[in-house]
Amino acid sequence: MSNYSKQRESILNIIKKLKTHPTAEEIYMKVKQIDERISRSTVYRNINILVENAEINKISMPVGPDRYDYIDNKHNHVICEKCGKVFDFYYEVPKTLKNEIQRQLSGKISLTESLEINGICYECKSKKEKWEV
Amino acid sequence: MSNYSKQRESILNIIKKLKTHPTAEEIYMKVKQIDERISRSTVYRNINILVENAEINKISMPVGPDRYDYIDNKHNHVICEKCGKVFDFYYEVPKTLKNEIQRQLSGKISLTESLEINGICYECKSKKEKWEV
DNA sequence: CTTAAATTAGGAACTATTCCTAATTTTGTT
DNA sequence: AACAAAATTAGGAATAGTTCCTAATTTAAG
Repeated sequence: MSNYSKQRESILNIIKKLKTHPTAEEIYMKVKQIDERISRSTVYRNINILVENAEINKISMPVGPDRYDYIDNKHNHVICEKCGKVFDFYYEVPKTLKNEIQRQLSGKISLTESLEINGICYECKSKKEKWEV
Repeated sequence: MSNYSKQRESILNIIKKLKTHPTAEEIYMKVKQIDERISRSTVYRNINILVENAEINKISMPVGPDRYDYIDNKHNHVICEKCGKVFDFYYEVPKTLKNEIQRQLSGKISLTESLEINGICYECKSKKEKWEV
């Protein structure tokens, strides 16, 4: 746990506190307020280590940089296809869905529980309605 | 439909033919075999237009460049978190899941049917088992 | 045909991320 | 505590993927 460097500790703590799915850059700016000497590459490197160690989640975005998420209670994401905004929702992936995937893809891939569904947020939707007139 | 430029037609046809979730670069290389004068920026620009027009899907990857997918029959994706390999599966998103998301996030976002579930493919899994010993 | 609008090729610019190197910090051993 | 080995750092250069810019060309409309 705590045989982590000071820098890695700070980075993990920031991500734990933020409930906003921050980008690497946002994390960097926040950590800088605590340790102004930290370098961007240290932040990126440690974020990757934390993902590798499954302490945080990476969320790949349809637009803009990746976002990160502390893994506490299991939750899933709905992501806006246009602007990339992320919404959390809480729901156990149904067994029937898991079974069906297993049936179709057995021997190829095994699931890791985390579910992402695409949508269009109402902000982007109302923008589009204006354009399309 | 066909008040598209010659270049855009070629790009769409290539994506239709390929069942491999190609990257922009892969599409560019294929189109080049037909029209060797086409430029990379034309390929990128038209891919974005086709996504905007909902003729193709963009798949954001956990690793490496985005991939694209012709929208014929509805299908969803399971994506390897480590290497980004994409597997198709066919399944209607259950109504209970849709309803639950609607209940939790109503007024914020509306779904667009396309579902992405993360996993770890067996190739990456067997690699990891070797490391972890 | 002529003019306007859209699209192109080609390359520069940009954004996000990784890689490199020498210096510093941490860990383990005695 | 003193030392060597291993891990990590800061800082910046390099890379990958994508978008943007411009002048030239193509297509569409009157």
